[in-house]
Amino acid sequence: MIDLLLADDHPVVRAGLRAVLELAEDMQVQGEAGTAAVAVRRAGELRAAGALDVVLMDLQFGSELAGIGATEQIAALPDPPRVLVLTTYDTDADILAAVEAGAAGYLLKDAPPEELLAAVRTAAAGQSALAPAVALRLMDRMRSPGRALSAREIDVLTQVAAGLSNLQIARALFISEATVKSHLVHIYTKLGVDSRTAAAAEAAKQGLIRR
Amino acid sequence: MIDLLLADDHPVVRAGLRAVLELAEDMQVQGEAGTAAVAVRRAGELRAAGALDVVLMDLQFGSELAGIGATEQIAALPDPPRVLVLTTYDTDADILAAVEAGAAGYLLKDAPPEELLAAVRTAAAGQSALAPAVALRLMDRMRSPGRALSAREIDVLTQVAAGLSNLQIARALFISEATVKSHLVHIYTKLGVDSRTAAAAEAAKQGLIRR
DNA sequence: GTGGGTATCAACCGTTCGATCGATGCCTGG
DNA sequence: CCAGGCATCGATCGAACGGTTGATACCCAC
Repeated sequence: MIDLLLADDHPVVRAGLRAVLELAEDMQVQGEAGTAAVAVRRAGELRAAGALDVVLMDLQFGSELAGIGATEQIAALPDPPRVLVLTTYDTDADILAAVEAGAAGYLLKDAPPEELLAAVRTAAAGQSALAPAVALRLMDRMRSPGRALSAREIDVLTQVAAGLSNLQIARALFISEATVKSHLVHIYTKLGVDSRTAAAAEAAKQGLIRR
Repeated sequence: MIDLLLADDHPVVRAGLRAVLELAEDMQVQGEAGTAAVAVRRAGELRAAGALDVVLMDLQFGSELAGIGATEQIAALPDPPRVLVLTTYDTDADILAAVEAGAAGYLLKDAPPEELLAAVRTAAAGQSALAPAVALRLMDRMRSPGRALSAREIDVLTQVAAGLSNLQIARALFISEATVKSHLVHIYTKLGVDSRTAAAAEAAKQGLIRR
């Protein structure tokens, strides 16, 4: 029997997950959480009681991205349960962040029930469960190494997308304006664009930055 | 008895809606649709058979915004059912588009079940059902008339957010570059920003433009 | 009919941006 | 150890952008 915890701020989605999962004979929903903080606490309690194998974690709580933090905290528990990230969009930034946070899998909310069940069983067995679309995206990322933006470049790009000027970015990141421009040149070549707004648009399209 | 049709591309969400709605004694889910096209067809069939009062319509189908079009088509049916739009985000552009398309109400997916049930009953009774957060947003919009962007300004702003230069925008909209700049000045003052990227960021934040 | 909002265009000017040359120091991997 | 990627900084220059002023024309409302 696989014991589950549902963490999602949408009551309707929780009800849907419960309905889908409890149709399976080998699964049992032990609890629900509507906020990231509650999810972390309930995960600790249930795991300590030996009644938790897999956490289904939404990335978006409210308009926040608290799911990443909650995933990290749960993964840091002693003898942690497996965390299966469940989200609406398959953006690069989200996927990488989730994997880094210790997620055992990454599912899209539009996945058919069979896929969901299969992923839960895979995660419960201690293996990685990536949705096909997500796996493809990761492969693409690995295959084109030169085009990957560095962490610092992401920093700069995020500020650009927020509408800051080069000087403002320089001050925000405690570097020189010349360095900002230098990063931007690299960003433009990597993204194949030639202006800051086009870079911001491309970044939003590819999900490279956190909104 | 209120007869319902669920239109959402997420199987899990459909299951959740069904679970929540069928707990109410006075509601009955007559059908589901996983695509916008199916939703329109099923709505016509069920309505002709007298077995449909309210359609719960998601705005996002896949990554498309086909829900708006489906809402229009259903509202154009002879003796149409009421359409209740159900979406994840409360952006201005989406709300206005939904209302213009003939939606009887606009709900957020994180709404508690009671709110959902109340909205369905309100819509079935032929009245408008707006979520509190959505209603607030509409009020704000009405209250600040001078700051509303004109249709043409939205056109220009959309191109800016797509990363085009002033000259490119001028050619795309068949106007002079001087006109583009003129529009931009107005946009900046209305949005309270002072650069094209900041305007694009603000537009995305306020949901003024369609992605 | 006159005022106000919108759309269109033009010329000017200062600032910012993008591109291109540099340079240094750090770290990692072969 | 050294080649290569990354991060940092500086200088230059032309192009693009942003702000201002001013103009015409349309339409709607008062």
